[in-house]
Amino acid sequence: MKLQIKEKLASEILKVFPEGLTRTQLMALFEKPKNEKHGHLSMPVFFLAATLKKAPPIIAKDLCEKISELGITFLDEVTSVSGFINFKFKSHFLADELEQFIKAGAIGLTKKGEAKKMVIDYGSPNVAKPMNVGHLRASVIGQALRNLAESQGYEVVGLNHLGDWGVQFGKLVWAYQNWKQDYDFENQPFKSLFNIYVRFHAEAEKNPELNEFGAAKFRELEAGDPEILEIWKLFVDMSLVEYDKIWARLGVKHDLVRGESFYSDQLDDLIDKIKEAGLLEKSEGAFVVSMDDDRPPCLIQKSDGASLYATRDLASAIYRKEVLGCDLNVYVTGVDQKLHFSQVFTVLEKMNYDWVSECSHIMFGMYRFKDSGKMSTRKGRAIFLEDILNQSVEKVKGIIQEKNPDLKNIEEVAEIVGVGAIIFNDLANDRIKDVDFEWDKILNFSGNSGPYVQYTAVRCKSIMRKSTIPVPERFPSMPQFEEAELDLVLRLLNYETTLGEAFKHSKPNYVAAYLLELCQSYNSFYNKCKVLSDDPRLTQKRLYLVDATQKVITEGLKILNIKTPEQM
RNA sequence: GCGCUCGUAGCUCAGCUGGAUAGAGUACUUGACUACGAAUCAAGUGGUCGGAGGUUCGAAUCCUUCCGAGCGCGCCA
Repeated sequence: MKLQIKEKLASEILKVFPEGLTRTQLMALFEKPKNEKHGHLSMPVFFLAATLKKAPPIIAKDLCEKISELGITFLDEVTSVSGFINFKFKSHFLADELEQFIKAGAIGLTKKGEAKKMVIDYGSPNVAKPMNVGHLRASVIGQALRNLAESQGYEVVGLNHLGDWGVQFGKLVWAYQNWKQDYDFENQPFKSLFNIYVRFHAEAEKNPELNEFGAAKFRELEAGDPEILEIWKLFVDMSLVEYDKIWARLGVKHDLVRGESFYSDQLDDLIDKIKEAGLLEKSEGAFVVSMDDDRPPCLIQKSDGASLYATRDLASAIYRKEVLGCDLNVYVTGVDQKLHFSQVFTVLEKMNYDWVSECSHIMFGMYRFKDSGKMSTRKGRAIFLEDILNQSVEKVKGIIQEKNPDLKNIEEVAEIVGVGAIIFNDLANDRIKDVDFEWDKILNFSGNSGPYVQYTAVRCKSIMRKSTIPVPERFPSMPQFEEAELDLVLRLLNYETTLGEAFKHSKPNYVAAYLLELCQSYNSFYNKCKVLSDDPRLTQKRLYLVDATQKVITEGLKILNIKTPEQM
C-alpha cells in the first residue's frame, strides 16, 4: 500500500495506542492482508500482548472499537479478526490516492535517497572473452539495481570494472605476437582474439612453459612497455566494441569504464599505505594481509612483484570513495567471488577506512549445466549471450508470424519481446539461487513471463487506441468499485512500496512478481468488465484504470530494463 | 577437510522485518471467442515447506544437528 496512505492512517490511529509508540513504528506494522477479503490493510497486535497483559484477540477488538469511535473520514470499515485489525478504505479515498499517484509525473519515484551518491559496478566482463549467460545476470541484475536506486532518488554512477589487467594479458600478448598471422584480425577482430585465447590455454596444457612467457609479458606490460601497451589497448578496444553491441540490446548503460588497468599506476602508493599501516606480511615469497579469523590471507603482491585482483580492487574502492565521492559502493558479481570481497573489505577495515560499511557485495547464483557442471569459457564450455538473445528473438518472430502476421514492424517488436523475455526470465527469480541452464527453459514464454506482461500492456494500449473518449485527466466522480476494479486499484497502489522493498533488499524479482500480480489482476478485470460501453462515465472510469495500469506496467518494466511495444 | 549458499506441488519457481486457510506458472481435467487482441480468462486435481529437535502466543522464515546439491578455500579474475 502507498506510503502516504500508511502515513495518514498511522497519524489518525496513533492516539488509541499505548503511549511511547511513534508513527513510524506503527507504519512498520502495517502489512498486506494474506486474504484480500480481510481488508485493504492490516495490522497484527500480538506485540502488545506482553505490555497490556491481555490476549491479542481482545486487544484487537478493543483497539478496533476505539478506532471506530475516532470517526476517521476515509475509513470505510475497521474489523478485528483474532489478533489482527483490518482496515477498509472508502472508495473515493482510494480513487484520490490513485489519482495523485498517477499524476505525480514520474510514477513511483521518491526522494528518499536524495543527494546520496551510489557507485555500482556491474556487468564487468573480461576482455577477449565473449559474454556468456553468466554475464547476462551480472549485467541485467546490476542495471535493474541501478534503476531501482535511481527510483529511490539516488544519484548513480554505473561503473564498468572491465577485466582488462592481469597475467592473462601477458599471455594474450605473447600469443598475438607469435600467432597473429594465423587469424583474420582484420575482418573478425574479436573472434580472432577469442580463438587465440582458447588456443593459448590449450597449448599451455601441453607446454606449461608458455605460462612463464605470458607472466613475463605481463610484467613488461605492468612496467609500461609502450609496444606491449599498444597491443593491449588493441585487445581492449576490440572487446569493448563487442560488449557495447550486446549491452545496447539489453539496455545496459554504464557511466564510466574503469577497468582494472585504470588503477595500475595507483598500486605502488596503495602498497606503501598498507605497509605503513603495518599490515603487509611476507608469506611464501608473496606479500599478503592476513585475516584475523580462519579465512586465508589476502594476496597483495605476487612473488614476482606483479599485482593481483585484490590489489586492484582495493585501489578501486579507495578511488570510488575519494575521487567519485560515493555514499554507497556496490559490487554486483557471482557468489564465487564472495571470499574475495570479504577479504578486500577486511583489508580496507584494517586500513581504518571506516567507509567500508558503505561497501556491499551483491551476489548472484551461477548458471550451470546439468551434466557438465560449472561453465568455463577457457574450456569452451559456455553458452554465448548473443546466441541466447538471437534464438529468443527468432522464436518470438515465429510466434508473431503465427498470431499477428499483419504487424508492420515485426523485426523491431521481436527484438523487444525476445530480449525482454530473456531479461524477465532471469530477473523473476531470487538472484541468489543457482540456475540450471536449459534451452527449453530459457526460451519458454508461456505463463509467468516477460511476454505475458508486455502483452497485457499492449492490450491496454489497444483499448485506448480504440476509444473515442480521451483518458480523463482526473479520476471520474464515480468511485464505487466493483470487485475486479477494486482489486486492480489496490494493486496499482502497491507499486511504490514494491520499489522501496526491492531496493532495500536489492531484489529485482520483487518488481517482477509485482508486475505478474498486477497483470493477473488487470486481465481478470479485463475479462469481467467491459471498458468501452454506452455509459460515458463508466467508460471514463475504466479508461482511467486501463491507462493507469499501462503506465505502471511500462514503468515497472523499465526498472527491469525491458521495453514495452505498442503492439505485438 | 573447513567455510558460505540453497533444498517449498509431478516440473519451474514466489513467499517482504517470524503472522491469519503456504501462493503463481506449467502439466493434467473442464468451461468461456458473432466481446475492448484467446500470447487471455474462469473452475478443479495436486504440498508431512529435505529429516529431526529447539526458541515463540505464532516458524517455510530464527537457532542446533543430520542428509542432499552448489560454490569457495595464496601467487587466475
